[in-house]
Amino acid sequence: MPINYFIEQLQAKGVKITPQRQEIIKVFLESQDLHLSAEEVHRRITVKFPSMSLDTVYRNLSMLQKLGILTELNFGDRKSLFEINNSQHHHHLICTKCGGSQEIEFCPLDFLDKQHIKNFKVQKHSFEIFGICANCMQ
Amino acid sequence: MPINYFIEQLQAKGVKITPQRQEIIKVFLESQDLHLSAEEVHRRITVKFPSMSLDTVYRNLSMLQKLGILTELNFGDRKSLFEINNSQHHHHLICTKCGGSQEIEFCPLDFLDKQHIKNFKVQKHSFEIFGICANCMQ
DNA sequence: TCCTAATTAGGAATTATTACTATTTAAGAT
DNA sequence: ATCTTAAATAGTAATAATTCCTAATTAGGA
Ligand SMILES: [Mn+2]
Ligand SMILES: [Mn+2]
Ligand SMILES: [Zn+2]
Ligand SMILES: [Zn+2]
Repeated sequence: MPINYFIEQLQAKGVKITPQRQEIIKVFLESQDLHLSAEEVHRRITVKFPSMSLDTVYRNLSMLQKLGILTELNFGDRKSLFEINNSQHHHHLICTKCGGSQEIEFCPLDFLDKQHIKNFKVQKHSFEIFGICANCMQ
Repeated sequence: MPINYFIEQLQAKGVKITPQRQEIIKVFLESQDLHLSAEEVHRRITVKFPSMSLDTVYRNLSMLQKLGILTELNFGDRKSLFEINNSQHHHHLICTKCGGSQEIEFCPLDFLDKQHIKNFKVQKHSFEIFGICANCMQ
């Protein structure tokens, strides 16, 4: 997806198109399958735009997540990671040794008996598998 | 399970049976299906034993989790909750409005094609569904 | 009873995130 | 093209959860 696709989504929601917001989206579009913390997003942007505030990064990551443009991930350490909703819905294998992650195209919701979520309005879900990756096993 | 069951597990692992450790386990055995933060465990114990250190709670929750006696849960806010491995393995529905949780007896691993975890040694996993519970929907 | 490695209490430090506020700005109205 | 203003930002302070540090205590084996 080109950046304009996301900018149009922002316009449709009636939020302002600021240079800061565009930079944040660009960071995520720079490479595929990127899982970035707020700190890391900030670090990447300040290389070119040193005045970008960390608070602005947090505020926008949160907003982009609420709009469905980003997904927030929790890999067990206590900092959120974000990825852009650019490719197919997926989940992750996370190595507890090196911290690296691989994506798996399996979603529990496809196998969940709807009886389990009777009277519950599902908004989102998380599923991650933790263990030792091939590299760390030698 | 009586408390002795867990104390024997600690002995088998060669760790000391301190009063503090026993109090922590007792807190979790006081009621079923309890999901407690470190702070909450500490609060409950200091009613009777005011000298219990918060650091000791953290240190032991972490240790008990490594020994497989407790499970650590992350419900999206950034504080860990713990529950004792007393009943059947399960996952949770978490209400994003009231913060409450219900347990569901469905585990994604039972449906996961092992092809997805080839060359990956699984240690643990997380699966939670977030949404609005029956109460909060009116 | 003695010894010692393990554990603890209490407080300081760290880390991630959120709150605050004066200033700036995007974008619609004139 | 300028004006207007609600939304957004920068910079910094505050908060919350967790971890680290160190001197003192203690469980359990000798
Ligand atoms: Mn991913
Ligand atoms: Mn539970
Ligand atoms: Zn899914
Ligand atoms: Zn499971």
